[in-house]
Amino acid sequence: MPCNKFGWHGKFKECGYRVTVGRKEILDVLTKTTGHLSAEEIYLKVHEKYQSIGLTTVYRTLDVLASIGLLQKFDFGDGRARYEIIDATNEKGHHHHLVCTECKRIIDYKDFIDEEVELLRKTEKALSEKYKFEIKNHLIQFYGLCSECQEHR
Amino acid sequence: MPCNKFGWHGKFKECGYRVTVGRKEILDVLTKTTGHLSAEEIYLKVHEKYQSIGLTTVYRTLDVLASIGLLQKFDFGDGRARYEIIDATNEKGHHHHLVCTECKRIIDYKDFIDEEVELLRKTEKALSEKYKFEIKNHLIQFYGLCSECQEHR
DNA sequence: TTTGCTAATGAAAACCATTTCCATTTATAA
DNA sequence: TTATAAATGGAAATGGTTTTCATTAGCAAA
Repeated sequence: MPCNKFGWHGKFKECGYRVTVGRKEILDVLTKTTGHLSAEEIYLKVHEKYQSIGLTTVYRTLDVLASIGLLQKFDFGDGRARYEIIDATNEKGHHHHLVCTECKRIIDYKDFIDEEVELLRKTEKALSEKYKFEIKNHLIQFYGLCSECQEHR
Repeated sequence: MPCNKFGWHGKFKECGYRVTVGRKEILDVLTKTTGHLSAEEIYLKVHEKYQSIGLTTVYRTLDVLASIGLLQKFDFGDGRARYEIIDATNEKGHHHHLVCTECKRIIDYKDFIDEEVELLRKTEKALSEKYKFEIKNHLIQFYGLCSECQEHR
């Protein structure tokens, strides 16, 4: 999968995907919107500008983006997948999530990210060698109760 | 949630849940079977012994077990939830997963678990204080291609 | 620019894991 | 033993996601 030129446009072409109006707009929404959007939320935002783009296309495009490593798909336990652009130059940068199992609220955090990245690098290297597993991505999440939901107990 | 007596039996009672044949058997299957079982797989195993226990009960019991912290629910991207008993005394012990995004194979690993646990403890403490978030559990997963799926490229 | 090939698309239908409904059963404490 | 509410099973409903298929549109080549 030699899909690593700069810019998603090049990456698309390189991987044999065509650049279409829908894909451009979906990527635009994902880039400009912070947060953890569901497919439907993305569809609604895209729909504001292009009424012709359907939910099916949104799903298909999200699959494509995830498969070429531009997008990460999350399961926060609320019954629908949520998506985030993977962008090192993103102001939010590398971060992880605290997931409230009660109200499903998501809190982004980036504390100890440096230490974490170092441990991950080490782990990834060892696991790659030991299991001949080619690591593309990782996921770290904490589950628990947000301050508000603790009070309701 | 003062649900922390020893043994699941006490934990059940303490949390106001009744101990039933179905729940006993489901817990038995989960304890005796290694791996990452789906609800249906658990149902089929339970069904071998007790034909009267339905899939609905399996789902409900899994929810209960997860809510009292005996069970962890996973999403490995194959369209169904998978479950693992959380058991410190388990021979497998604390481990995480490598998920092949191609064939959905799961590899358990426990390399660098000590360093990881230390970092997690530190992170959990800091995040608890900073966000007043009560952490109950965490998830670490690596995504990529297993050795077999790398060859098929 | 035009053409031809094929990927991409939209809308509707299908899919299918999970949840809900509801009448019946069962665990448990009095 | 009995009363009560929790637990249950089976069927139906739910709803996010995927598939189908006829149509549209990228884009490379002429």
